[in-house]
Amino acid sequence: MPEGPEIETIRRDIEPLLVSQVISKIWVNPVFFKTKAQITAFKKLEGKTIHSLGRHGKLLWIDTAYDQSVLIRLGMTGRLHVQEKKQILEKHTHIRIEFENQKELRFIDPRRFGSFILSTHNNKNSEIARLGPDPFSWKESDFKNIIGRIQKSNRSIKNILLDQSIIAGVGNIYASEALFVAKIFPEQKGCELSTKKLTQLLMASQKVMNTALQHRGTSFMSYVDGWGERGDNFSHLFVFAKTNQPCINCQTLISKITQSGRSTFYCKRCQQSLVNRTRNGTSDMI
DNA sequence: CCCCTATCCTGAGGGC
DNA sequence: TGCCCTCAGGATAGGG
Repeated sequence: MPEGPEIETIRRDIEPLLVSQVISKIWVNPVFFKTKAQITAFKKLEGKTIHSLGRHGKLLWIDTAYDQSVLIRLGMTGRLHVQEKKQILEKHTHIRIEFENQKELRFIDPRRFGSFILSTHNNKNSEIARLGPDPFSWKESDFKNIIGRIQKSNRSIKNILLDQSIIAGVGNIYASEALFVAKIFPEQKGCELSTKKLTQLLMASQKVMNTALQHRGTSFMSYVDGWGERGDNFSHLFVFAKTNQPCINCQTLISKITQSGRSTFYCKRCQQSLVNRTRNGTSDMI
């Protein structure tokens, strides 16, 4: 469900409710876990105090004292809420982390594509190391490395944006949005794009994600924040889920295509391909 | 290696 | 009302 801005919204919502809380009991739904060892591992958390919450890309983690961290991926439909223990349980509640103050953190995930993993700090760091720079925290010195990797790739730029090992936190909504802002054709290959154009794309990614964070995320289908409220960013999108609606720049109707099984939305006039542009067969970088 | 496809799941919505 | 189909903010093993 969530991309970087949505995960960060949730992290900010729940962190003040969790820091310094003592975990009194862990409850898990066995259906959610593949092995019994994973379930029993969570018992180690009982009695531990929560130290802080962190995030990189779409990966969220809870650090406790000692060497235990919980790594959380929300997948397509995962949600996190801090509620009173006595509050009625929603269907598909898979994890409850109860605290001494009579509240509990609940993880709800109908499709079960999310994950909830107890790990050491070392293991957490190696998971973070698999991810590329995050637009909320990257430095300009990261750009050269990111752009170099993109220009080595034969894949479409849309698919590259979804690759978490290159840029962390961009998902299907903000990939389309960033390409629109940077005026890049989604099927253009990474190796066909100039450094100048890719710099614009990185800036555009940062811009659309910052806007989304300011509006507490995009509620397209099921996403809600840590309080169970929908985010306001849907009305600030340019192209995502706007098939056959006029482009804000040129009024051309927005197109929808499928790339690697996932929908991409773009303006075929504002985001023209290299092939369409150079009819003589020469391949100037755009 | 690199890249694409199928797959893991439930639920909402449309057509008939 | 129900049945069947498609689609959905993600990640990844495995095959070509």
